[in-house]
Amino acid sequence: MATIKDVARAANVSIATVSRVLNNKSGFSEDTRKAVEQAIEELGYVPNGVARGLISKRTNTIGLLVPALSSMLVSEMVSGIERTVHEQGSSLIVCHTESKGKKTMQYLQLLIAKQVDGIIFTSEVLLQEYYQMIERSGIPLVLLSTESLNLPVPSVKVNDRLASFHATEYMIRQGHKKIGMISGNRNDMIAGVPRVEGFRMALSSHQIPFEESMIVSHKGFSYIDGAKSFRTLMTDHPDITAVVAASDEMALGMISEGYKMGIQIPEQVSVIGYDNIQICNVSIPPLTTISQPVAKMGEVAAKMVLDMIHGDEKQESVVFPHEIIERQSVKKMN
Amino acid sequence: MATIKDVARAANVSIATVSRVLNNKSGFSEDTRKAVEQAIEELGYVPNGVARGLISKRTNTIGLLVPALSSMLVSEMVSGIERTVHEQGSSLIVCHTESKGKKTMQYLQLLIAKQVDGIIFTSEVLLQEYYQMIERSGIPLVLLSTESLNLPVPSVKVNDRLASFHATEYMIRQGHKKIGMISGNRNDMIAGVPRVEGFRMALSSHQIPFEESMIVSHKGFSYIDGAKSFRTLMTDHPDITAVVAASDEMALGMISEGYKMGIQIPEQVSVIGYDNIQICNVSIPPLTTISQPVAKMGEVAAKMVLDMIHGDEKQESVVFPHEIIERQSVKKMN
DNA sequence: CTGAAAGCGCTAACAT
DNA sequence: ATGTTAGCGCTTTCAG
Repeated sequence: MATIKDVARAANVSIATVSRVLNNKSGFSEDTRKAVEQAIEELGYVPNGVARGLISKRTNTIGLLVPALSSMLVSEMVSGIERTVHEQGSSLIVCHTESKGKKTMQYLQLLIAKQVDGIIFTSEVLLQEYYQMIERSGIPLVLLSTESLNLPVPSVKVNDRLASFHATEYMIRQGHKKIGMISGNRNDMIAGVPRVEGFRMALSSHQIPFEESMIVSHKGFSYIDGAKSFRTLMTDHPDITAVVAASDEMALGMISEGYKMGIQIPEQVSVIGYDNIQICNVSIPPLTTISQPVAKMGEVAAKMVLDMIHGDEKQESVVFPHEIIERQSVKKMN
Repeated sequence: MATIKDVARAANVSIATVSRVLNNKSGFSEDTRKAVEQAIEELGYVPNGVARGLISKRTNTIGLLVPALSSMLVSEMVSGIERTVHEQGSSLIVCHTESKGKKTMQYLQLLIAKQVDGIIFTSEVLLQEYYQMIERSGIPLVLLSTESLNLPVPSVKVNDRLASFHATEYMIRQGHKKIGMISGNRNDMIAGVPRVEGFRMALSSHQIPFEESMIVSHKGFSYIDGAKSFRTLMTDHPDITAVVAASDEMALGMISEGYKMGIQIPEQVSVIGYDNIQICNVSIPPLTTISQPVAKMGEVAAKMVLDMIHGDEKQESVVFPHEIIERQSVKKMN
């Protein structure tokens, strides 16, 4: 692979001059520019970004940590981030933190070693341990779809508790009184706890009686979790007419399971999802859901790290508004 | 951020010695090791991979070029690649080539500048222009879900034409005689042309009459393309009893559109998809489809580049076997 | 067992 | 307008 030296030799100039035309710094005649550009062309020379990075302390790379949650949701989020990052001339290293144990620390170490300019940390609790490591490296950090109550890290997210509250209230407004929830992982501090809380608060603020067993949880937020949870829920509470699901995938799994159980949706049981992933439009029935503008959020998070990298250290956290997208999975009871 | 110098100073040794214990090269006493390790610990030192890369000519990074085709399919493929790459101690830079024009050349330039150790090129035709650029850089290249007839580049893929042939034959074996195809983008040399060819060959080898208008194509392979194509197809050929779809997403779109049009699937019209994305299991009805083991293919492609990087320049192309996954979207007619 | 010094490819003063 | 030189943080001879 050709280096700057080769170009310099071919163009009969010094490497400094080559560097100058490369970076468009002033200080060379039109003739030398041509000579250099021709040499570059002929040699197929591409500047070595690694060498540049060593000097400039910029790699034009940002690191992304995402759990392997719901593949569809994540992929929309990632695409928003990736697009934005590329538009700004950087690239993205994606790290899926599958088993949420040591893996994350390893990836952090990797990203720091790679000298990424910024890190976006998604959908998981930012442990003290993680924060210290990043803090120490001095790499700008943004939280996406998660937040830290005690650490000074800017975040981009929606208000999950409020969204879940609204979803439940929506069911109530449609006249439903027997409402269950399939809640994903209830111990998940990000997508679990707040959504369950919002659900309970909506019921109690409307004085709707409620039993603990009307919230069914499972390991995750996937189709299969939704399907299983729904079966459990309907076995224990066959009189339920509406279900609040903690994710669209769960809602879809529930619809599928309902189909197998001979339960018509929404005729017999209504359901509202969470996330507004693309497929909601074309599911049968189309899914009413809480819209979380993930692609947009990814974009904003990316812009935030980029801004921090460019010197705007202080970024305000932003809470995105959620929205109820009415489609056809909820039956009006009144 | 601490450098090797800081560590050396703190441990009262030279940077050469620090480097030695870092890389576990022999030539230091147990005492110095301890001193160095303690200094590293205290300073939170992480070796600078950029500086290392400059010397070693290895960045432990591989670049991936994927079109923003079908998000679900791609995400499964990417996850297979990413897992494998990480297992081998490298990381992945993902580049989605949206508008298939200049963008690809830009990304190539980017990846070369970043000195990636290898490149995986996915699902698109490898233009001469691309090849030359990569060839010149000397970076190992593997093709995934695509191939080059004239260029010496190893590839990982299934036989699309044969798979489509089998899908169509499967419909015929179930007793269908009026079979249409919704073909995605017919000009796509990778996922378009071969699948249409396989379809035609199956029909003609079973002497089933066929009209050009029974193949409906659109821009892409998405839900919406499937929905639109199906509507066109049924308008022109209301007597069709089976449809071969060029992707699962299209098949799903078709099912959805059928629902709106009052066409029961599979009672009135059967459908077979292509790709076996996760959602096929839980669609209504569950989708019979051609399984293309994308995650596995991604894994193998990743292993291939990694092997090439480690010196095994000559890699054999591999054709993965496809498989028909029988679910419930095809009705038996005989 | 350990240190000094060269150099990876490039940029940025500093000279001329 | 152009060349020379000193590093960026690290690995790797080569001395000792």
